[in-house]
Amino acid sequence: MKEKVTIYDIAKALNVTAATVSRALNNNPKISEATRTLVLETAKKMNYEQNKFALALKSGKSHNVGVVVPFVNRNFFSSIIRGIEEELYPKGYHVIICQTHEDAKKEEETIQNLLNAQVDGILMSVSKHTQNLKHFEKVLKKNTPLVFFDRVKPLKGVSSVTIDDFRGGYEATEHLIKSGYSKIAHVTVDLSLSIYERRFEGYREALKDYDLPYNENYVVKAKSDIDSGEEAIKQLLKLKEAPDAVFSSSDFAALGAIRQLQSLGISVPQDFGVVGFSNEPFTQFMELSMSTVDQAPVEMGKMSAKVFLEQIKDVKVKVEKKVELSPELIVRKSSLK
Amino acid sequence: MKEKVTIYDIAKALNVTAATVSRALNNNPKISEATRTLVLETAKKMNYEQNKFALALKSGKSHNVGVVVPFVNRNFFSSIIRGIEEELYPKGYHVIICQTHEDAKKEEETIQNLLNAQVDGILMSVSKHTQNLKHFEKVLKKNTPLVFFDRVKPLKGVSSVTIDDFRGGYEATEHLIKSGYSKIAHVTVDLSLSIYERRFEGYREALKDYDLPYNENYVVKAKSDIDSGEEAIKQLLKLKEAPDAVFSSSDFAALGAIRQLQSLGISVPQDFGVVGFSNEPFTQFMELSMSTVDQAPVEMGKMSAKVFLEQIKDVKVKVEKKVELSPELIVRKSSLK
DNA sequence: TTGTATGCGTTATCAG
DNA sequence: CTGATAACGCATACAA
Repeated sequence: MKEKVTIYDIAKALNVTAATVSRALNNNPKISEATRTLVLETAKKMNYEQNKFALALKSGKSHNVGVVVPFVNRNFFSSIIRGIEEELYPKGYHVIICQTHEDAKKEEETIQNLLNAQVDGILMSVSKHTQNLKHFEKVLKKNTPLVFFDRVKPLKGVSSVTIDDFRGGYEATEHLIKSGYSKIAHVTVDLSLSIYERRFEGYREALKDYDLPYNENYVVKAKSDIDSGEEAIKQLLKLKEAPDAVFSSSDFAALGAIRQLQSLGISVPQDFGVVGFSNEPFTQFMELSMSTVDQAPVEMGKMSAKVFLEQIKDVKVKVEKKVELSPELIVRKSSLK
Repeated sequence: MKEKVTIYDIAKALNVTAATVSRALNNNPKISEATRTLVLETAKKMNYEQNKFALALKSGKSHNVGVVVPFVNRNFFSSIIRGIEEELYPKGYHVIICQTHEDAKKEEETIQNLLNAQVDGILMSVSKHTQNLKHFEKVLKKNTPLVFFDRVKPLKGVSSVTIDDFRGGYEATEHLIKSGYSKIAHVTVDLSLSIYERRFEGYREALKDYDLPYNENYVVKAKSDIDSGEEAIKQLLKLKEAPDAVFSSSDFAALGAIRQLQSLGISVPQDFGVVGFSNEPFTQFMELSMSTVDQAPVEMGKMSAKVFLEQIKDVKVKVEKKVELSPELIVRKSSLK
């Protein structure tokens, strides 16, 4: 049994040259139907498999795309990856996964690495701490398609896929207002990331549209975890005029808020409404299920992949496509009096 | 600016041959320290990057490993992937992700694809519906290291990393017994997968060791989802002598069970104890937090990667390593009277 | 220590 | 329509 069968082997078997075999295999028009079928048959018979490296070496295309996220085992990101994979796999692309651990240094290193591995494109969500954008310029200089999803940096020539975070924030807040809450606070995460900034803006706009006063003290910065949400709610309840609802840019912080409220005997949703953001799986599994905003991550992944595929079609034409998907407010128990 | 700088470019700049440059870059001993440093310097200066494809074509090694799982956006699997990635990335390997959607056909296709892409190894958890094992033999015949994690098939020459599911089942059941429950049922998932089979065996062994009768009617087959868990508990409660506790091989089914019990006015854990399996994130976020068995997925991923790395060291020596990690029983509210 | 020559498997160009 | 040959970028056996 041969270790590897190449086009030479099959050429030899057929008394033709490797070039002919290659042509037959690639549906090159300059070949007779007879030899084509003959080649195809014997190729199958001999278990021929194309060597991707030779092809890649020749063409410069690897048919690999790099996907860079902070962590793969976060539902939001793994769902995006799922979407990307499902879209790209049928087109013959493989998805190479890298994690940054929210570390800007590691992000740079990873990008360099992916470039080095000659991926055909990079799809990514930037790390929370990324300030310097030099490594992205390297990508662009190399003409490697770059697509940002969700966490975006402003960069010429880079396409992006996001959800309308403004609308998400607006609708979440509006929903609380319509549910009868009137003193609505906001727990934000990291305003240096535009996603959180825009959710905050949506919150303010909704207040304005419904003639509710905007109160600076009602806006608290937290981290995206339970403890931080507990802290935030404590701080809010200390205010002279405490709020009666909160829109949190993070589901985890919202969970912390609910727990803290309940432990203080404040009942949700009767006395206090809560809406989170992200539609993390746990939000629907809680007994007091949590209202939240769904970001359609699988869809976002698929769309990112599609944008990449478009971009790769005409490498000459530099498209800078900005796709904005719609968020979906999901009303559950935590915000219905 | 040059598009791509090769060892030829840097050779020309230094008036040496490409071979010399190659040697310098690869720390080949047969070269003078002087030229080596010179080459290294100018290489850096010229922004030289090794072409992986040329290397791969020459060596036959891609420095890519394929990871195949049913779905990437399931916490258990994405956590394993995280572990694999963290272990392999520093060694210069990239992780290529593929999903089977629990489809045996797609699994075969994926394996073939990965083989075709000449990955240096395949790490995977088999699909629920995989019966035919021919595609794995192809992998072995090609001498590509194959490592199974969690969901394993019996196959000569294949290493595997699992947790001690027997012990997990045993300890979960034992814990229920010690908590004062005596009529303990079991919700299983798919006994054709050895992981579920072994959890079931652990359950029976625990009953035996504590002199509790084994009752066939107490064992119900369900799917790994909430609805199915609800159905299972309904069935169990119809029995003449209904159980007072259940060990479920699935967290999701366990959640369904708890919901059903609560909606029937049976209070958990006072009247009925529940232990799940997997330590899905939601189990700790529920108000009535759920006892479960942690499978240490990140650790499992890391271990799988390590086994692969060992295997790749001596490709001549065919090791068949079976690593079994310890599960950890996590006691929460749902099983403490 | 360095240079020369060759092969890895394909595809593309140019003749025939 | 098909054959011969070069080229992709690198590593290595062999020669010097």
